[in-house]
Amino acid sequence: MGNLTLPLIDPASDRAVFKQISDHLRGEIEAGRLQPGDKVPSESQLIEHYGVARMTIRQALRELQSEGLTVAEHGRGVFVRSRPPVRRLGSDRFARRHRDHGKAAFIAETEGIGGKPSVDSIQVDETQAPADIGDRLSLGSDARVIRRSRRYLINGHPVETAVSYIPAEIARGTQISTPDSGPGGIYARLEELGHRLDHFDEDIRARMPTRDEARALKLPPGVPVFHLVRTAFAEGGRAVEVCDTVMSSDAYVLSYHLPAR
Amino acid sequence: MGNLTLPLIDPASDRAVFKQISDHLRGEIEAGRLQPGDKVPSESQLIEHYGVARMTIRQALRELQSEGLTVAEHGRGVFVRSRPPVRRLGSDRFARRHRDHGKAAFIAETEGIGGKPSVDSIQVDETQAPADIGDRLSLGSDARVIRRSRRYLINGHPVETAVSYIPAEIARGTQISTPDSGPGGIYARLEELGHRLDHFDEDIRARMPTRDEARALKLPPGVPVFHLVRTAFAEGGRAVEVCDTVMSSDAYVLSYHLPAR
DNA sequence: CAGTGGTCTAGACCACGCG
DNA sequence: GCGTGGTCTAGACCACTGG
Repeated sequence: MGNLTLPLIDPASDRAVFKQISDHLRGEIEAGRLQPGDKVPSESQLIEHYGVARMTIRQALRELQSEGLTVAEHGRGVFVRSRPPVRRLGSDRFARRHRDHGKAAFIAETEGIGGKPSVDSIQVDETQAPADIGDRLSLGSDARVIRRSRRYLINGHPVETAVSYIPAEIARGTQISTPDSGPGGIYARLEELGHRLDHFDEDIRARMPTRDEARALKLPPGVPVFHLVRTAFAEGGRAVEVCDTVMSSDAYVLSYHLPAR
Repeated sequence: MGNLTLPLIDPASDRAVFKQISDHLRGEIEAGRLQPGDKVPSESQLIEHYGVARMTIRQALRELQSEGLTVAEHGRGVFVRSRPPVRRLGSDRFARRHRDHGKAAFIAETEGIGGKPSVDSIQVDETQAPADIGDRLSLGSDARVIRRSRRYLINGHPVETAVSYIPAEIARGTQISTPDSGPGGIYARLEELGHRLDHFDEDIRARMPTRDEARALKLPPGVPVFHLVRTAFAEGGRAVEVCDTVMSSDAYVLSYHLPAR
């Protein structure tokens, strides 16, 4: 089992056996004797080392997995999790000066950290606004919206899903309701349509993913998501877009600038 | 088992039995037939209903727990999780006009949502700056800092731990290095000392809690944390404080305002 | 006390990966 | 084919909660 320093179970301790085992393994990871990408000893090796039943070992391993420290790969083994490149979302990512350069925010930022950006499953349709979205857009209960759904990937690995809602009255028949929103993205199009943007509000939650989200982002167990809802306001105060995004928490650091005023 | 509509296992399906069971229960929760606070059928009831072994039921229940949908209470049962009151952290929470009113941000905001705020385990000491903190404060490697640790509670339930670091050179011998930082908190004291605050930078991550964090915040399994690191800058650009906080993700929505500039 | 969930055992068969 | 993890069974004893 390599250079690991795994003690034996202390039968006198009142700490559960599986917790003692997960403590040992967690200690090896935190001490760096098990590095990201390293293989954790197999179940059979641990069974032999500790002299316990298989389910006890599995419970210890599940503990580590639910803490986001390891991933199990069927037929290969259990590995210490290695983090993908982290994308930093800065407060100024929607500044007009970036938009004017013609690249959508995601592409520019991802190239900036040396990753290969891509976008897939772009779907655009017109639909009834969900209630919470309608509220944020200050629309009536029967309002129609253009809905743009897409998924963002870095180096082929999905990191974020996003759904934008724009009042149909604004976007219908424009490039916003076509899959390719053009240079600078939909914010550039909104400004061309005369909706000069003034500010954005972002609400951020963190939670465990639903089953669908875990599938769409290929999330291993133990990785939470950021759920970010951004509302874009035009000068004059009208809400012109709501963007509902779900991001893999280990692909992102969100970064904000607050004036002391 | 009440009004629940729990189907039987489909033996023809290739979906694992325990996943079929957790799908059923998840459906009852999402449909609202199991409301927050409701008791999920007991293991023995589920064993009888589905005719499977206990470990299979337990695996299904663990699935729901790791998704943050339920909590198990030893000797009582498994319950649908009910959310505590959510505290919204707004962009303007450190605006000077609030500080001038003399209430620290946490107290004022919590009373605003009808909760009873409290703070405990306040510890203050002087220590060597950890490397990452020293970097953020632009201090040398042997720099000393005043460290202020505390835990915030709403209605007696812990929601956040915070550790502030202030260069010792600034804070030594002032009220900042005493447990009670006085009206308006340490930001008010820093300004009185001539460090007029200009802006704050916040970095936000989400992840599963460590064991220590889960204990300090009494987090049930399946609840991630926000890890927020805020740096306070004085006019002139000097970093005068770093605050490292860990927040229960289901007690908070973070809210930010971004100018379109 | 009865009922609940928490831990643990000692097996079984299966599906996946890799050589 | 062999070793890996994934699922499942059928028991056991324990600790906690509540009447």
